[in-house]
Amino acid sequence: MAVILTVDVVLLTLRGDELHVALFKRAREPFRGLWALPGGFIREAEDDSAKAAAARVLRDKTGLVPPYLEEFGTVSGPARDPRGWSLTVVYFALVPAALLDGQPDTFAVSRLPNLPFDHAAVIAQVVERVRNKASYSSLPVFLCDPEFTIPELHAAYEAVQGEQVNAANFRRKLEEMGVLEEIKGQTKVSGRNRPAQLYRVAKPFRDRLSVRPRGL
Amino acid sequence: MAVILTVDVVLLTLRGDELHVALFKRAREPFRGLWALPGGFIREAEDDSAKAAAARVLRDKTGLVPPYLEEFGTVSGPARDPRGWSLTVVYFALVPAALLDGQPDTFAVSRLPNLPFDHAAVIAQVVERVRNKASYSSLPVFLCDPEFTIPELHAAYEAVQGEQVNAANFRRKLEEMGVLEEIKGQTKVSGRNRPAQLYRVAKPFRDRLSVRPRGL
DNA sequence: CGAATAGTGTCTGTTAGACATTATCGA
DNA sequence: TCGATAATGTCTAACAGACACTATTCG
Repeated sequence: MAVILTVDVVLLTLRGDELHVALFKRAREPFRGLWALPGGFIREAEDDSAKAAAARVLRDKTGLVPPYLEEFGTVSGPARDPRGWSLTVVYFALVPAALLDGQPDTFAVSRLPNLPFDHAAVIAQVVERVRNKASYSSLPVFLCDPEFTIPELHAAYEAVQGEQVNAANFRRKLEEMGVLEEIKGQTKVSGRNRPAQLYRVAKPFRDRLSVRPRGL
Repeated sequence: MAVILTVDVVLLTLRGDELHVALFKRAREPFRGLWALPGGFIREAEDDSAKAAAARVLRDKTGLVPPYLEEFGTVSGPARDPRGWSLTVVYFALVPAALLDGQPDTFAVSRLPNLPFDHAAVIAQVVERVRNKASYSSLPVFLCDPEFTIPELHAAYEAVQGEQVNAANFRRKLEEMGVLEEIKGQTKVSGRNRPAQLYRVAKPFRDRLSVRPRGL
């Protein structure tokens, strides 16, 4: 019997101030009816790569092309799938909550339902990776809308890290990095206070993840 | 037809002051006779995971159990293997040159022969990853013997990085990290000069890669 | 004007990195 | 004692992080 070869996607987004993961009710056996990561078999006829398969799965289930999709790694073994020896390539995607618009059900990563296979462990590892990577890169911008304020981005960082980050230093650091581009004249109100300047990611950094040499 | 599922291993070691990769002449088609990365199919009956398959491949071809073996990622697609749609899980291993003892043929990563599949690109990416990772972790200790001097480790760092690192600061940094354990009374001569103190990796860090918060 | 959040300026302890100096060996 | 490399000590500029302060909006 051949190895079962699949891709799974950990789709992360921000709701409130906590990281959420998108889960879907399984339509088929095994584990029909359980919440699980979106995933599926690689289709040789359609997919040009495992990553393309992950993008297709996501498109089919959510209708969106994720702005950020990265391979996490593989999980494999004889016992993780009741159907036999399996290998799954795990991807993670980061999307602004606005893009999802309530389509898939999402769960706070700290309060997950019972999950089949090794999905719980996979999610935990992906979250840890994202946390680590966020601390030395501008990864969390992918959790924000294309146009965002610094306080919004700051909140995204804190949500990902799970700890507070000094707002003043955060702002200064960003400016030094030069990844942000001010949208002149555009501000965003959020209550009865001073509105915040809108920014976007500067051209040279679009689609390219800026990784800083060190520190936060 | 099913997807071709294999593992490949980029085995890196230090010869002289340059990173070398182990290559083997392919015994079978396709590309019989060409130098290529060691690799092979996953055997469902034998292997408990893809990583176990990589370790088995390495053991069969070199007789050694690599002290450091890490997943790099996957490469996949319809065109990279003439036999059909394929997915390869790539691993990289770091071993001290003394362990190899001339068994496999090794090539400086900057002067590789013609390679089949996408092996050339894979090696280039792995080397880049190792370089990056070395700069914020103690990865290069796996390129040294179990007992080593600080100058030896320093040379390993410089070889991996491809650039000079100040020896005095390197030493101080290591001591701050506390990953090294002095082997009291043991020194190693290397010419007509002051012998160097021998060290090993301290117990709490054995098998565990120390990743520093930042800097070199 | 007051409440609230956006944004700026300043200070300080830490540290990476440069460099000078001392130590210890073989020949 | 000389040549060479190991190991230690010192200085400085850069910077992360803490925190005080100013700016701008709404109600």
